[in-house]
Amino acid sequence: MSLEDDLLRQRAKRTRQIEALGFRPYGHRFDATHALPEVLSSYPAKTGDELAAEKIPVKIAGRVMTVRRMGKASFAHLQQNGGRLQVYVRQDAVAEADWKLWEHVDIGDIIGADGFVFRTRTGELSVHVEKLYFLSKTLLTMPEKFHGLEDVETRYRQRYLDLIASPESRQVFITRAKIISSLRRQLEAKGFVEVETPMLQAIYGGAAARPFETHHNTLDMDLFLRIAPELYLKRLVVGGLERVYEINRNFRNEGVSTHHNPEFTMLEFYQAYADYEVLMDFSAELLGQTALDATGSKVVEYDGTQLDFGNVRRYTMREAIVEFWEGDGKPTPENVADPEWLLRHSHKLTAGEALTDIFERVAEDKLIQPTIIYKYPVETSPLSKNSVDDPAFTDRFEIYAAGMEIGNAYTELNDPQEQRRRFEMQLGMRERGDDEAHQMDEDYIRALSYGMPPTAGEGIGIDRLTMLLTGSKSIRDVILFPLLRAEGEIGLAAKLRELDK
RNA sequence: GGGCGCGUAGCUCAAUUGGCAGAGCAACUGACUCUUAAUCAGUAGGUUGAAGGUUCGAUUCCUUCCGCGCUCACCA
Repeated sequence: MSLEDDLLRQRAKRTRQIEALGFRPYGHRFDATHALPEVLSSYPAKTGDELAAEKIPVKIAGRVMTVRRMGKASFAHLQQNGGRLQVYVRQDAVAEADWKLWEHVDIGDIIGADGFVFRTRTGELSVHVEKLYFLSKTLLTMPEKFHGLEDVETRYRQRYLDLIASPESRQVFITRAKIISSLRRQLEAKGFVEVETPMLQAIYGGAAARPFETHHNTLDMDLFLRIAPELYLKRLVVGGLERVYEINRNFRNEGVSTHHNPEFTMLEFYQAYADYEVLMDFSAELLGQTALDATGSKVVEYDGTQLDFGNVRRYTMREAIVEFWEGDGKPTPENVADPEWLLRHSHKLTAGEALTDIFERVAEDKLIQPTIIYKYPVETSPLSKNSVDDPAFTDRFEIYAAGMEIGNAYTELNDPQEQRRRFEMQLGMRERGDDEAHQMDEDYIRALSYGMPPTAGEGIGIDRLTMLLTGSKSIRDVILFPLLRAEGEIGLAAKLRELDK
């Protein structure tokens, strides 16, 4: 007999004892007067004497996190909504059945209480319990109270347990929600309309990535999970939704790392009649305000460095290579504009690909402070519009911080002939074995052929932005249920079946 | 996919050169009416991730597998 079986058996017995006392082990609706954080924040200025005189009644609920039993009196901490409030239960202050119930309460159970607010001798705001309710029984033990849940695998697999045991983990996801809500608020304020476009797509596109494949049975149709919503959102701009955005999941069938999860959340937005310079200004504003809304400051600490989202630097890709080059042979601005120099410093086949390659090697991981890099070579930007002053480049920028790419934006290509040529170029790359090259999307060409207003569009990686604003080193720490390999047999159902006999 | 590392009680962690698998928390029994990592006395709890191998003897050494982490490559 293992310990876990033993604990389960004890808890199952407790459940029956609680029933025998006339309580329901899994209770129903409970109308509290206060959530625990509200109790904690409502009376901080009141002294013990004032509270004793007023005897403020409250009805509260929460999960039992600690219990200190001293014979005929006990203290316990209840947890709810990230707050912990101490309750004081003494035998002579509650009914006999309530006291017996209290003796059967385990750490991890969810209970309710009527009582009044008071201060203990040490000054801690607490609730003096006068009546107890039982709301839910735990059959499994909580993580250790002092160290909490340290095992990262368990934290990812059993996020519910992590959220109970780790206030900092809870806070990450609260901040994530604030980030998304701030972005929505700002976009709405500028007249952007939120839409939802297909995640199941017969033709995928909008990014360079390998897709997940799936199949619809009754239509007998192969489908892909989208790698980006981009081409659908631009169809909507053609249709006259001149400012649209979508916040939702993309799926890319590629590597998993601390910066990559196979499903991840992107904000994409498109603004008709704008260009990438408009979006550069807007991005800087958007990031600063989001940081402020989510963390209370435009300056946040990440990995020991203060990142200032109130001051987003800007370099062209060429400038960034010159600026961040380390060691001998530092190039001049003329060098990085010289195709021969570029091809000498990269194994890539074209000057544009070489420039991107050199940029990634020289500058990318040095872009710690929030930075916009603009003017990307046309070869690596199949959906961006060429720069008027230099057709070898596109009006595109990316946003970097902490060495990570967090955003990508450009003036959209709206010439259907040019888009057709780019797709055909991509098809050529596909035939040469590039399985990340774009498919031909003829309906998208058709949409552009009806005329799309000049438009600028941008994508921001919500998971990575959340990493930056919460100080998280791994993308798995900002995704509630990151993709993991399948867990082995858990075996709990069999144990519960045994107890049910 | 490559390299490195980790996996011991429900949780957090020990275990000397290969020599009887341990502690704290949680649990159980008892004492205790202002404690807060409550305290005190006692009890119980282990397929050391799995399977093989070497050995008189394996948590420890070797092989394979499973899971996780870090890192490189690819990607956002």
